[in-house]
Amino acid sequence: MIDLRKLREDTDYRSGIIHKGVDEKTLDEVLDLDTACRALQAEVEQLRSDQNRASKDIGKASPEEREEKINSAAKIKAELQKVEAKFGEASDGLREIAISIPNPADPRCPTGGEDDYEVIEVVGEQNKPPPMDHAEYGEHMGWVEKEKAAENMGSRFAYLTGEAVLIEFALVQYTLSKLMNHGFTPVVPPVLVREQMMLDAGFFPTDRQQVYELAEDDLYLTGTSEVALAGLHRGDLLDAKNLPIRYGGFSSCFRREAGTYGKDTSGIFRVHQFDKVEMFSFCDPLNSWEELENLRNLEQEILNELELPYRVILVAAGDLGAPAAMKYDCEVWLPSEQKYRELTSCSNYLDYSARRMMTRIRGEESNPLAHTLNGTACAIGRTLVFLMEHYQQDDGSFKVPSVLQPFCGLDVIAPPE
RNA sequence: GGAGAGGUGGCCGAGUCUGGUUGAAGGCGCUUCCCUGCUAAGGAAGUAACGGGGUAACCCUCCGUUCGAGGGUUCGAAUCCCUCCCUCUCCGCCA
Repeated sequence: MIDLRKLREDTDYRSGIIHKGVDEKTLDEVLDLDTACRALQAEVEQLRSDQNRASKDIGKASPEEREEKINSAAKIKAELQKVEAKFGEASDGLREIAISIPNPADPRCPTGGEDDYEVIEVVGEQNKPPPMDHAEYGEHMGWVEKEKAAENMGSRFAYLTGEAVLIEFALVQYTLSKLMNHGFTPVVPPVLVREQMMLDAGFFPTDRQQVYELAEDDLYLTGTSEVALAGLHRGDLLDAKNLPIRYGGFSSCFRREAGTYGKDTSGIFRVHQFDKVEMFSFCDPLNSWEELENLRNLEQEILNELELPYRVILVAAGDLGAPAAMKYDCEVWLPSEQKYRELTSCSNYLDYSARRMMTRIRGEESNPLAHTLNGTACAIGRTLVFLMEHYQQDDGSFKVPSVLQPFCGLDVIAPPE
């Protein structure tokens, strides 16, 4: 949720929203509604004040005066109800538009859309395609079973089998232990949340079509543990000395992938269900940009240790999604496609999500909203895709990345007979 | 799933039957001050959040809202009615 007051008073805030591609007319419409709302609010409050006074007076009145006083108070009430109805309508209208307005983009974000990113850093070589692409290799190793999955669950589902499962758990262990060393508390969060949680975390209404809904129970399957992690401090007044509070969430993630028909259909690059270790940080507003760099460094450290070639890009304003003010993507080189493909990302939401959740920090004179940030530590399924291309050997065997060896007790895996 | 109990300020806890200066007793905690060689004990005062307006601005001031959430009754609701959410106890079921 954006800050309406800032939208009214701060021109940079306004231009940050326009930077994201929102029509100026929409903003003016919001401001007009806001002005009308506040006028009505003043009117309502004045009448309520009159009513309160009149009621208190009745309490003290003698039995003889009572009836007359009640009659005059009833008149105030009738008037109040009329104005209240108008106010309610106006503020509902305002909320509906305001909630769909994205968080302003930071001025450092490049202008434009998906293709207008800025490359920040490039690490490693753009190597040649391996003998098999990840989809073929997954089949070759007996690690990915998609046919049966298609029969049982439909397209974009897969069974992960054999050593791939051990590597998955090694990745989880490796990432979680790294995160714990950096002050993150590990969490296994619920993956089903209420609608309100989706709204508060900043995913609804914008990404509604991307999530699975359990209509019967009014619950939604989360596409990332970020949603549930955000809720860990809903309504809390945090102590500044405990900040930042960092969580490392492990969970399965569910995405409908609506609108991606025909994209990335082979292998497990893009599936409806995958596991992920996610970083989440509740942060003092003064340090949130520093914390974003911290998250990015961790992501890069993991890629460096897995010895994957990648680049870091600064995502353009129009491609940020509603809640992020700034976002880095780490894109790993996918040799079979001769392209960089997104593996991890991290973003600073500033107070956008905290405002809806009312997560604040106890201060001397006021209690400012916290800032929230999140980043991918390890998207396991997709990491497997990159490992399968970068670590397959000429003889068809798989060399386990050295940082993972202690976590799975394997070094070289031969293909099945 | 069946039966019951309950959700009040940072925390504990009155008030709900019998609606009216109750934003809410009391206690704990916390802050400031006094006392004290230091600490403890003791004494005094203060101590909710959010929103809107006033003000050059505010630690200033006015108003409103909030006793799990949302509706209703009433001139007036923490108190009465309805719906929902959550917690606890007992029974049943279960990884």
